[in-house]
Amino acid sequence: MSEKIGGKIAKKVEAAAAGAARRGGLRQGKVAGRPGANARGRGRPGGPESRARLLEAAGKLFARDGFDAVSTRALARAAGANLAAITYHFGGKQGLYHAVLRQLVDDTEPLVAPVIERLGAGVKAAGADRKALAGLAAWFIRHLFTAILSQEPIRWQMAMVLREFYEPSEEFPMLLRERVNPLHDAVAGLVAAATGQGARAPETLLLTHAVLGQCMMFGAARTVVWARLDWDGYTPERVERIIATVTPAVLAMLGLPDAAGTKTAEVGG
Amino acid sequence: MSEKIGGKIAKKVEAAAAGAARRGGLRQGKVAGRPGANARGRGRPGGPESRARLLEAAGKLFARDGFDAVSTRALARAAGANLAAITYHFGGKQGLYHAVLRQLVDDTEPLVAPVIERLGAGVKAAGADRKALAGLAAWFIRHLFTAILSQEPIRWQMAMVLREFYEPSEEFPMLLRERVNPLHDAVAGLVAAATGQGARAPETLLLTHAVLGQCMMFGAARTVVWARLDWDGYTPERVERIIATVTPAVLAMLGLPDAAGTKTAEVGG
DNA sequence: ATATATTAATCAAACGACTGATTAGTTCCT
DNA sequence: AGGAACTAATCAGTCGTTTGATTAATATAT
Repeated sequence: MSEKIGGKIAKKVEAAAAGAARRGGLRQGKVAGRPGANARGRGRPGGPESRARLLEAAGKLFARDGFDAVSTRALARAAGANLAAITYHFGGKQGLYHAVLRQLVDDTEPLVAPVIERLGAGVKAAGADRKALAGLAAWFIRHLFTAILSQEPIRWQMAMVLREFYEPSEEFPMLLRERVNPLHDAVAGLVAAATGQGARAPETLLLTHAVLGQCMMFGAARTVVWARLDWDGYTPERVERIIATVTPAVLAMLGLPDAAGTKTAEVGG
Repeated sequence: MSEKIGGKIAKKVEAAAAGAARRGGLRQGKVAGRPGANARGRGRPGGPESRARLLEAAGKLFARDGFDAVSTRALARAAGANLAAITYHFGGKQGLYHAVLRQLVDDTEPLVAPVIERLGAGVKAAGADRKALAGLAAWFIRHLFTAILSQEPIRWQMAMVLREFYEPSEEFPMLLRERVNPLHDAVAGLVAAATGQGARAPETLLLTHAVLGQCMMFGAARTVVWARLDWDGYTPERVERIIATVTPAVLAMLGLPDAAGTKTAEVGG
């Protein structure tokens, strides 16, 4: 009944790793019988090959199963890399996890920066025009939902961040400093403009968390959403339905006029 | 592609099943007549002693660290029980996890049932009185926050449930059926009464999820809340502050009048 | 009431499989 | 040559589980 080789990770991961794993080998068997079933498995192919593959595979596995549930062997297999490559490139499993989060932050920079900038500029440009503020908020919510529920690469990244929120590791402070705080500050600016309170006031920060939190929960507790609505997953139409429901709610929370007429496109530049 | 709801735990929980595989013998010299420092640690003390302690310790450990991160040895040590007691009482680690969730559901029954009842009765009693609906909503939100952020025993239980939402195990359907659905239905009734839509309408269910989700996020992402507000934890005063901020926001979401005057006490009967 | 058998609960010790990490060695490029 | 990238094999330790023995409470027979 040891039907659980990999526990939850029992899924095969793409081929990659050549099947030529012949055992009983020899240490220095020189050429041996097989100079290399896989032509490019050995030696120096020319660049950090397995490093990049490890980073990519590790991101998805860590996001899906968590740090402890993923073994170094599963990581290496999924990446089509050798076990020792983890230590070689990252200093160990922990280092690989760190590198994944580090690259997550770097990769999402070009996506988050424009949003932050647009929020800041939009708030300033809106001034006392609450219709404009509403349009800005609606645009942001649509952007957020599309990113965390639909956009392919961001999905597992968001899962990883949520996991860090829930179960902070050593990397949490870095994540907070570089990703969470800037975005949170930007949204807090919008909230403050809407409510008339200070951008650093506790009420503003709490309301900001409430707004962001309710959106993120559609990702974090997606299983519940699917079960309640009898969905088998998110589709563009369903995400659109969520946006249509949540946007007016958030606008009401912020005391902004419903942006039904204010289409999201005409905000900012 | 099934998103693998039942992912990680896949095994039958069956105790006993003697293998009859005679393994290397051993010796264990009874030696001492040492009845053990623990006078009543041996034999049959009269009832399931370590069973109860294991359940209690396992709940907190599983909630805090997750299934994979907790070893059976850590569980036994925390409970002051022997390693074999896990297999004996629960059939294994998975069985213990199952039992923890099972008891969680049973233990929270007397807490959740009155809330559901009161929500149902309150909605019916309120009728078209939107002030009464607002008071009911405010009462529920206060109740929810107090429970998930302050009340001692519920804290780790909520953490456990959130973990199941995020990373469903085999027990997820049971949890959904027995705890989530009834509560969600009750709140959806309130939302439906407030918005005028059907209690089973997708918009109602989504809005219900948004309301509950934003509250839960103050528990799930508490580390972020604390970091943003420079808090070192939740205190009654701080929870009060959250309630004071979120309640008007939720009322606005539902299009209900602010219950500033309507104190929470005068709801229901 | 006493002796005996059964059952429930606990224990120390071990099992095999798996864990993350390390080593020694090979190949290729400069 | 020198080093970068890679590899198979191996290490010491931990994992969840199983084992046979031990102890106490109970049930039954005398």
